[in-house]
Amino acid sequence: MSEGVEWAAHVCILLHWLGDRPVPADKLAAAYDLPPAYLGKQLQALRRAGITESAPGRAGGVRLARPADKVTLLDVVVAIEGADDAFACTEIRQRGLNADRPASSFTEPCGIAHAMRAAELQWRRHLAATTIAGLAADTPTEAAEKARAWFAT
Amino acid sequence: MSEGVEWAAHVCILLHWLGDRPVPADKLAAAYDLPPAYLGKQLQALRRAGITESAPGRAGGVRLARPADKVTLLDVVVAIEGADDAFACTEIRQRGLNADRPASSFTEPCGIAHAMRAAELQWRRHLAATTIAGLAADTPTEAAEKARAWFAT
DNA sequence: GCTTTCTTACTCGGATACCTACTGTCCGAGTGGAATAGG
DNA sequence: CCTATTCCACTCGGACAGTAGGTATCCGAGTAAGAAAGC
Repeated sequence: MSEGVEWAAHVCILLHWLGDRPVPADKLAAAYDLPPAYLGKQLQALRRAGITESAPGRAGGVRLARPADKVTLLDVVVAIEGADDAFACTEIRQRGLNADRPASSFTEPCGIAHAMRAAELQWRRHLAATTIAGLAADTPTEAAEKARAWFAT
Repeated sequence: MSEGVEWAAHVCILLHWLGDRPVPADKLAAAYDLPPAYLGKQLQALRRAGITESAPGRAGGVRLARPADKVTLLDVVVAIEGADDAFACTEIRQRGLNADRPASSFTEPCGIAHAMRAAELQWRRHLAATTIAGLAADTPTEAAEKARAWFAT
């Protein structure tokens, strides 16, 4: 999984702590010592997914587009990684010794693809049950205070 | 996830159907129309993981190293992809605005890493509950018959 | 007939090439708040 | 004092380069079964 997921998740928690005022992307990058231009790319992905919204112009920046308890870890992962399953069945069972059978006779998904999909659904279910607000609540309040103070400067 | 996982899983089911006699890797590749040299690499990974064993020499080939009901999908995935978690926490929370805090003060894993790990455990648990024997049993018996006939030639 | 040698069909592992996706940088275009200049 | 202009800080998106890992191929070394040759 790409590093952008970790970045995006931390950024969402931070934006939740900082409230409604838009935060400049460059300052966000400085807060975690990340390459500003590349973090910008991940922020664009969050924006396209509707997780954040951004204000252009002088006092512009990024903020959460909806309350943090309505943003799940799954939302963030999907925004960065895409919605595709990790496992992609390429139907090799239809090739080689079964190349003579018509493709229409393979109506059921193969057991492997089925099991992989079921496992990924479990994974997604767990991520969907974890909200940014929940993660923020499980973090010591000093961290939030410190972040607010740091961004005020 | 790499394509090798699908190949390896299908191969394991096939080896289970074919019984104890070692099967040449090249014939295995032909059965699914896969590049023989590259499938060889995946077979080496299965062997290193102890899932299969191989016999060198003229009548050599590959076979399962243990009964198919003792081989799980998780075993196969780990053999091909490695045991590392998909999500790797790089502790960016310790950088930037928190660079002044000593690393020793971050004793608890961050909530994001914790949630990701829990989700992956769910995924692994599901894959560990799926055996090659179970997958083979859920496949129509004609497929096994056809495979045995094809390999007999 | 028995032993030895040879051939053949395999596996194993390293070296190599290619290509895609992730990582990272740079630049120009657009936008809006704030400062400034002109009336 | 009020309006219009300029400036600046910021976002957005495309173009580009570097790198790691997945995909794929080839070759030489080793091994064992079976055929062939020699005694």
